Amino acid sequence: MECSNNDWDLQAVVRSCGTAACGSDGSSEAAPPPPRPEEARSGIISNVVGRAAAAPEFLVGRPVRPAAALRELDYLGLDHELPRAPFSITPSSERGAALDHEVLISFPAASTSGQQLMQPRKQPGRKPGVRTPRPKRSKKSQMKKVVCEVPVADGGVSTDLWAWRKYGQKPIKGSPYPRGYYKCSSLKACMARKLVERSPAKPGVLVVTYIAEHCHAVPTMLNALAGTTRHRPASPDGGYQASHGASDEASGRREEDSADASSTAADGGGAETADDENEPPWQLVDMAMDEYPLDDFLAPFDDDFDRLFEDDDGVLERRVSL
DNA sequence: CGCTTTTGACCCGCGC
DNA sequence: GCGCGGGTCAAAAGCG
Repeated sequence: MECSNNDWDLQAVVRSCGTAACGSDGSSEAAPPPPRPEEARSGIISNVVGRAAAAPEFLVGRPVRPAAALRELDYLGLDHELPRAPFSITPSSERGAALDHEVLISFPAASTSGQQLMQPRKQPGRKPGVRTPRPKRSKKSQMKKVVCEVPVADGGVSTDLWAWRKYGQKPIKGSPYPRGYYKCSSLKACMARKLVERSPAKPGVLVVTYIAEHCHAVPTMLNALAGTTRHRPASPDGGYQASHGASDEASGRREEDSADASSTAADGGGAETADDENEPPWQLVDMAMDEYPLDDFLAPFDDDFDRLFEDDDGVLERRVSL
């Protein structure tokens, strides 16, 4: 594929979702033909590589869902064309987070615009009166959490090796933006989840919260393509609803070298050892790497890696080679 | 056919 | 104890 190195992630997503809906700003150009599997795949790999380099432990190595990612951008009113930005990680406590297990990964905010419109739809949902016993909700407060703030620009671009399936969306009080709920679709038993929403305070920032960890290895490949690339009818109103996906998360980080990488590693990783900006959460990646055969998985894409590393001044190389 | 998205209903934790 | 709000479920619909 001919995507420039610089835009490896964005393009991967954009190109692969050519038909996916229009830009948030209504600039839906002539919808390009759907990407061929190989194309999408290639883009996916690039993404994977880039992000894995700096993603928090359970963000590492997830399958990129190009189309989904783009849709998410749309839904959040993101501008897919903006450049990426570096991010930083800080203890959630510093921002008033209620959880000890929380880590905030923030990216410099980017400009943005967000408008969304809901569109009427049929009435799905549970039938009244039909109830199914639900397992006790595990203590939310004890769930491991990693909060990532991603600039819209970087935006949902990100994706990971895991396959996510949206299972809900809710308007959040105090926020004009809805929050999307995703869970790992690779394994039913997997408790990994992520919440994606736009920060009401900073419209240019997406807040992605990862909850729990995957209890399985990275899926071999995009296990399920059916339905994932479905084109939503561009809603005449600007269609937010038609795209509401969530940004596939913030995994999209690879320029972790952001100036203020004052991170703290995270939670589970328990790595507060990150005493300085030189010790960002990459050890988390380390952990993930131990847990999943990422190397094997990525082996076939060495070329992409190489290119990527060149672009990143070797930073990524260092990270990934961990 | 298998999977995702959409979205109203239901459930439950938490604050008052 | 009550109500609010967030989180999850699951039917329906759509796509490859």
